[in-house]
Amino acid sequence: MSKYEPSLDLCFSALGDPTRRMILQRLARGEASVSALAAGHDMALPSVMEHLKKLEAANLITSRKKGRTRICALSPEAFTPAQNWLSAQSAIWEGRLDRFDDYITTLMQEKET
Amino acid sequence: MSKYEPSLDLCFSALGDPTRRMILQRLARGEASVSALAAGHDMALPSVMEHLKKLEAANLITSRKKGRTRICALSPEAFTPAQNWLSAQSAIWEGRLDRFDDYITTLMQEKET
DNA sequence: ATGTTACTTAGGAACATGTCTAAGTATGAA
DNA sequence: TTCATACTTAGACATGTTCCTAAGTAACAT
Repeated sequence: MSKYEPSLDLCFSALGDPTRRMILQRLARGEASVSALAAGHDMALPSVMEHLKKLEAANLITSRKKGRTRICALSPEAFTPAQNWLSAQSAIWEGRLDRFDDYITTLMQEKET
Repeated sequence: MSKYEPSLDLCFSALGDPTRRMILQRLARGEASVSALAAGHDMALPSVMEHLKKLEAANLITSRKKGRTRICALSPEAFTPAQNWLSAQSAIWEGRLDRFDDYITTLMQEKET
């Protein structure tokens, strides 16, 4: 069974902030500079930088310096670990329902005999 | 395009803590009492309660009182909003790649003529 | 060489989070 | 009724988070 993955802490926590989700949404459409990302976020630039730092720490984005501007990009495989964790739990849950169905079936068969 | 959903703040933030993920993992296998959930978490009961409170606030679990014990259960549809958000972003990203492919194709065609 | 642009760093205020201990309250058992 | 169990509430405390302003630094543009 899935053991403790610290990377998921960073990933899910990063996703827990609306500003950061908006940034990711923007980056899903393509690369953008820090100031492009900051535009429309009624927030000081250093605050946006903090969010970018968290997203990068969570491996959700990458960034590179091009001259004096920093270009940010979504990590292609960004969401996979989170999606995998979620579907693993769903799978366990489904399994549980199946076992419940089996149990009911067994009860009904026992009643018939 | 998906607007701001405060429920995702609670959901993803709740998922960002390892103790809470472990609790969810446990509940995916079936209901459990508070003390059953607390067992094996080297943590005082009130601390576990706090985690349960967050999970319930995020609609990831439900709980009911049975005598003096509280039974917690995973919400069946627990992960859907989070999964939907993640796949929506992936979809946008895939779309972007398609458009990039189109762009490259266009460049190559232009070069041929 | 100088000014402007685009970040970056530093430091701090306000509030949220994760944990604890100690002291309840409600139920069940004897 | 009295004791044990299973939470529950209250309060404290250290840390973490999210924002800010002010003061850098590096790369262009002129």
